[in-house]
Amino acid sequence: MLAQNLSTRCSVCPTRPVCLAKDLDESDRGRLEEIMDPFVCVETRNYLYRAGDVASHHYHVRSGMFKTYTINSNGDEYVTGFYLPGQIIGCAQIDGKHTESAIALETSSACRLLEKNLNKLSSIGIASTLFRLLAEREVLRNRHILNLNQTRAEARVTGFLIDMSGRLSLLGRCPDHISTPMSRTDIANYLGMTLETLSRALARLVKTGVLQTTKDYIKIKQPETVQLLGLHMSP
Amino acid sequence: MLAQNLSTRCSVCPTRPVCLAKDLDESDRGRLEEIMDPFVCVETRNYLYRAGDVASHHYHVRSGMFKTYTINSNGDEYVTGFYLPGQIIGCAQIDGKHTESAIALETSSACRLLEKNLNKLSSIGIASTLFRLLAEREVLRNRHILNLNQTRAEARVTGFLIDMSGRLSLLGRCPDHISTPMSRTDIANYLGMTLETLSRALARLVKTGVLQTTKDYIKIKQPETVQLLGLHMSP
DNA sequence: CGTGCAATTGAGCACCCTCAACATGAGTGG
DNA sequence: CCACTCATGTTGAGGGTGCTCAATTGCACG
Repeated sequence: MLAQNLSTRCSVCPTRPVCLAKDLDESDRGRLEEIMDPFVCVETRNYLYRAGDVASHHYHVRSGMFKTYTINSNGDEYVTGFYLPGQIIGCAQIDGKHTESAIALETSSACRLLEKNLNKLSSIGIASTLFRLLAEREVLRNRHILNLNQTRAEARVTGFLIDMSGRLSLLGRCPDHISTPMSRTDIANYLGMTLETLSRALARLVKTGVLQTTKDYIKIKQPETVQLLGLHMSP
Repeated sequence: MLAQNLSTRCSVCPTRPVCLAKDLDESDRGRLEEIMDPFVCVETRNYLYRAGDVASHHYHVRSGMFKTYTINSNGDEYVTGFYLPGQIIGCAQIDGKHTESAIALETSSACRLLEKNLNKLSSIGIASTLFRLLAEREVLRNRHILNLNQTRAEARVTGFLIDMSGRLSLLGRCPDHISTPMSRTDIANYLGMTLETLSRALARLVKTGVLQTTKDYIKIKQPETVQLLGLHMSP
């Protein structure tokens, strides 16, 4: 792992508004910093953890974007998620070992919580906050499942865009500008379709003026149309 | 809610081998019983909780089977899971409210853990056990997502059977006998396909001698073939 | 400027979805 | 107990959508 260690300094963290530590006062934040291990920086295409690794930590994304995936015995890759700041990853474990790998799609960082320190969280009344984050994560996963239940490619694509858009909003970033550091292949895989189908679906949406696309981002020009096409997404 | 309250008695619980309390000694189990609220019994077609309810508890399935689902603004139902003893449900929350409903498919029961008591779990060192259960849950959800990524109906069906089969094994029940208290419509919905497609897929698998089906159960006659068809399922 | 990978575009086919008719089974009331 | 009804599940025919395979273009890198 090419990650470098830095000190944990919640007070200067860019992710504070969506962080575990959000609601803590100064003193509890200090105690949280003691419980958490120093966060790690991970450069593009480097791993935060790999499938099979002993799961020593839970991770709290601090900046950048991570992709998680698994590989089955046939060698097929399955992209299981794209994660933005504020989200928890590393939960998917069996017998204390990670079942998926997490790779940085751009220069990223993540706070680390030692598995063994999980019990200590409640001393500062923050265990429930962690559960809240996990609950939100669960809801997002459910939405993704509903999205996959849709057969039409355009519905899945717009569903994906709505999902990303909503998460960007929470971060205070522009909801119309979906940056795509991942490849089209990754997105297609994540959405359970072939690369070609994704490409064609995007092409149609561009032709009708709903989207603008480049290699690096997807721009939503008609948010209402996107909402309409990804209909299942309504809560 | 037509649920009736009973006292919590871990010592006589049928679910002990897969329970949170599994590894606790006598005295800690006593303390757990104090932290947990009395379990509830839920009759067929009654609700454990409903979408929109204030999420006062997490639930730990004790017996029977629950189905969780959401309904979007169009009135479409989406089945999000089938849950067996030992599994945690009620995690999917936003702002402290359930985003899905949980209904009993047969006479069932569930232990209840007050949200407010989450922090107390660590006093008996059991918070990490809860995280382990949540981690396993996460892995199962991931597998389901991979299953949905498969386009062939038979692959999804066999993937579903492998999933159920594995969970039954963990409970010490026969892995070849999948009881189906849910309707075909529910299964099809859960697998992201139409009722007709499911029906045809099952018919083909019966015709080739892989399965036997009745309204109440699906019997796996050729486990190897099932494994083969649900190929993604390999870890 | 070439090389190699990623992404787009095209043609044909397989599979699933839609719509429809039919069969089965559970629940009800006579 | 039987007939009736309604819900659920099965089977059939036809059309649409995505997948497969293949060729082409676009883009980053050396």
